Amino acid sequence: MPQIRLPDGSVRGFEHPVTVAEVAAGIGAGLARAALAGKVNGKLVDTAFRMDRDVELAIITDKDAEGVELIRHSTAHLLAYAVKELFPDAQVTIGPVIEDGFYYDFSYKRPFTPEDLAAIEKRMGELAKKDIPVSREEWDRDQAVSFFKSIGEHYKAELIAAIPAGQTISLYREGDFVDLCRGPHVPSTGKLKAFKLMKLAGAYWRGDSRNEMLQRVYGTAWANKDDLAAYLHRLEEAEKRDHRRLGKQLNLFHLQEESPGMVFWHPHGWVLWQEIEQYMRRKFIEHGYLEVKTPTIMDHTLWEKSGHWDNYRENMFVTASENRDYAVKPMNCPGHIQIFNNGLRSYRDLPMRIAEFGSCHRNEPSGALHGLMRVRAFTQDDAHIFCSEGQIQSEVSAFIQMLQDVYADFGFYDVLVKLSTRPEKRVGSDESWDRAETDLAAALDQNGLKYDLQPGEGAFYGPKIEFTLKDSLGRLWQVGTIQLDFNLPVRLGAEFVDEDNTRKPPVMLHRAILGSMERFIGILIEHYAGNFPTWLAPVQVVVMNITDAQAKYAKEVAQALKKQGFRVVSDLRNEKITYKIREHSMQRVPFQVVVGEKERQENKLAIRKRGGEDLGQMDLQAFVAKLRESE
RNA sequence: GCUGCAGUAGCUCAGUCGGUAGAGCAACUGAUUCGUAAUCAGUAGGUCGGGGGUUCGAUUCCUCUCUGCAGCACCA
Repeated sequence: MPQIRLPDGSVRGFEHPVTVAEVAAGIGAGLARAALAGKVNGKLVDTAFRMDRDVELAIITDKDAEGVELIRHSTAHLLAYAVKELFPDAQVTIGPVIEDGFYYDFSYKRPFTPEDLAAIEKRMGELAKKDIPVSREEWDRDQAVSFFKSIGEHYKAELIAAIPAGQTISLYREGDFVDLCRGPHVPSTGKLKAFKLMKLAGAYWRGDSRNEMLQRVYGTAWANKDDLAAYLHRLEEAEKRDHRRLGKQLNLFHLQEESPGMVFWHPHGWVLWQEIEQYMRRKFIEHGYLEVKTPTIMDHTLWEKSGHWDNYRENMFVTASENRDYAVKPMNCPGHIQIFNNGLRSYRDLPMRIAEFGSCHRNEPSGALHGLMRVRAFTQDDAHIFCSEGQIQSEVSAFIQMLQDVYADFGFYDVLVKLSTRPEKRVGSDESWDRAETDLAAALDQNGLKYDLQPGEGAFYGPKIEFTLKDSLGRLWQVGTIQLDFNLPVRLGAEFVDEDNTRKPPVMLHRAILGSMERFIGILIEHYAGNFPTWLAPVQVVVMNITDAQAKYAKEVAQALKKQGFRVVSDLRNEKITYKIREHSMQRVPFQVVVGEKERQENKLAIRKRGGEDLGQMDLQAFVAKLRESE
């Protein structure tokens, strides 16, 4: 006699065990149709799940986030079903839900083609239309293993064999297709109404590059066609602000075959870079950093001492001259230690903060390169703080404040924080790890930052904090970091004389706020969709005349603005003003100044703001004030 | 690095079932002097990513290679 309590608090009594579907039907025909699953005492179950005792039940529909996830999961199975129908000798492996969709990996004798993809999607549509029931079965593990072996599904058999023996496992059957799955699933394929296969790709079995490469099919699925359309529209919008596309359109930079993964910065892109670099330089000075410059190429023995030669040899560019082997620096820290070591250091010199816009090269695998986001030549806003153990917390805390300041100035207010602690393989005593981890956590607490703990994810030389930005499209970018290092100073012989006149190695903090300048600029381009705030805009003002009669006045205005330190161009071409405005609008110039006969006579400017807002007429002084305030 | 796809004018792209290529925009020239997102006309522009092969003939077919794109693996 189960008593079923629903989310609204009402209780329904039944004389006999009852399924989720029956409860839904008892409430209403509409709900019965909409029901995708149930949540019994907080656990998701199929609509066919039978309740024989008192429970709390929520009916899950596509209005629930969990319902949409269920749809995605079931659509992944529908995909596998369709593939098995069209390619019976393909083997299924796994098909999880991912953000906005799902994928399914298959083993097949040849890669799928785009035509295959279209055929699979078509078949999925047909199978969905047939509204085939999806049912759950419970099997003994060993029976399931032999069953999947018997139908030639060796990957599935391997997956099931990994489940502890004797355990009951669940299979889901829809039509002729049977798949191992924890479930739950939608009750029938007809519930899957809005999906689309997105792309094909290779993916390694169990994510290991030594294993066979499987055929992965990506898809997306939604509660309804409108949501699907909205999602596809979102993708288009994201594509429009792709930094590679905008980099071309706004003439910021280019890449070319002869130097893969290395950037040719054009004048406008270089303005962005310089503004950012100068800004960071001011921040460094403000926070007591000393800027340096260290060599790009150093003898390989130095990299042997630092340990990089052993670990990263493959990813370092090398060069030779007169029987000496050199490496192009992949990071700045060894160089900074050379500066620290150049002279006897006292505890009174600590903390010593050494900063460099360090240009580094890493020979990244070709397949990893991606516009500005992953390059082989990059420049970091890098710095190393040499300090005593007792100074760790205050240094980290000061860094966090600097970092938050900087992010806010670039329009990022949402920052996620992760603290990674000692991994199994590590150097240094447990006491210093205890101390270091406590100090990092304390510095975060001191600044009122919430953070995720990632146990075991620290570097072998010390724990670290990572900072991730959320951009205007909600995408995440890990940029800033601060890492404790007990190892490298020892390896490279750094020491200081302490109060007690003994020599000790300093603790080294590796830290960056923007990370790679290249990547950060890429992120900014996408974050702002090319509409840079005035202080960053490559061209801040364009002055245009209506006819030749105002050419002289327009030039004077442009010159006057330049004298005030603004980046100004004049456009005196014999073109219609609408034509000029269109061009400069597409170039995202923040302020367009129109001077016609009226303005010339009254000694005024007509200002049009980016986005089309008309700020009306004003004199030069008022406009300069406006510009200053918009910076 | 792996799998798949792609590479044609400065940009976006069309095209050639093998007979050495075309559009729009941009550029250049001329006309137009026109007040808030495209004035008109004309001109010029390409060893069809690179090497090799098949062929009377290759941008097209084959092959190697480079680069890019998507994903996987990698990211000190």
